[in-house]
Amino acid sequence: MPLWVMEATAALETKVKWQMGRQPCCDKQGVKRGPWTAEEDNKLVSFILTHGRCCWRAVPKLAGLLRCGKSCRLRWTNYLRPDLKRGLLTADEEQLVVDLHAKLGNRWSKIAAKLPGRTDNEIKNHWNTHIKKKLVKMGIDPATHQPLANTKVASPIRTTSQTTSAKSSDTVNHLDYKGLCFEGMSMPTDSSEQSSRNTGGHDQDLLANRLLEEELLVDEPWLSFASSKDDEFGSITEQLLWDGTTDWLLDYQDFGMGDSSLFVQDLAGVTRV
DNA sequence: AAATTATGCAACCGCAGCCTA
DNA sequence: TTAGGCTGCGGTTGCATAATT
Repeated sequence: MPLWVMEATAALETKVKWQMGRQPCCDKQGVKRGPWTAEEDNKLVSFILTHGRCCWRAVPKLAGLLRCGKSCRLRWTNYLRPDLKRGLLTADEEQLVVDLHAKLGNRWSKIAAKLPGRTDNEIKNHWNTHIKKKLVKMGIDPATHQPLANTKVASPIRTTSQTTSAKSSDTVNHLDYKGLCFEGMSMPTDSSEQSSRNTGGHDQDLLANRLLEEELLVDEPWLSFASSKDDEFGSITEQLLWDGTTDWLLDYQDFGMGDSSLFVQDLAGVTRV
């Protein structure tokens, strides 16, 4: 057998062995799926608060979880992070989401980055289940933010800002709905109220633009760790937060309740010291 | 009260982009 | 330069609960 064939064969065998020995990202066998239990949450939180975020792939093994790394990351990001806000989006947040969506489209992570304490998944779900319907009701196409064809808008609350947006040279013809009221929001008929609301909407638009123009400067590692690639968070939480138990978190979050913003604020204060 | 339908949310899947060797 | 691994993103699914018949 020619030497080159032997060498090629050996190289191939090595590669095959290596590939065979490589663990797939998510080994379907022996990996638990579905809803997380409190015990699993506890393990994950304990691990991350103790060691910080490292490579997600290693987390399940090190934390003693029968989950894939992806699942752990998702659980932490969307549910266990202590800086998460709980509850429905506020009217202001909704408006901001709509504004940002008009500019960014379905880039939920980008939108979420502008709403501290909210996750992309949460915003995406809220958009699909609530905001979309509201916009359709108003006669606005949620995809294009343009008036729906052959649709009579329930309340023609076009505003001055629409005129402004009409002049916009954006590739997306942005329909401004600052004057449109979401359900649960008051619908003033008085022109002065109308204009004041428009002003508020304009401010909101300015805010959205401002947020888009310059990245939100978040000095608090606690708020920025989610998008950070370093492990600053880990050491910080270890030093400042970890007291050997996750009871505080379990109690605090009550796994569905509680206002974590207060916590973040408190923590932010602590980290500034 | 039971069955059916609608709704909302948590979780999963597959892909793309970035990083590294 | 390129191939492989890892992470994050966006779309989709499935389940639990609420509402309706």
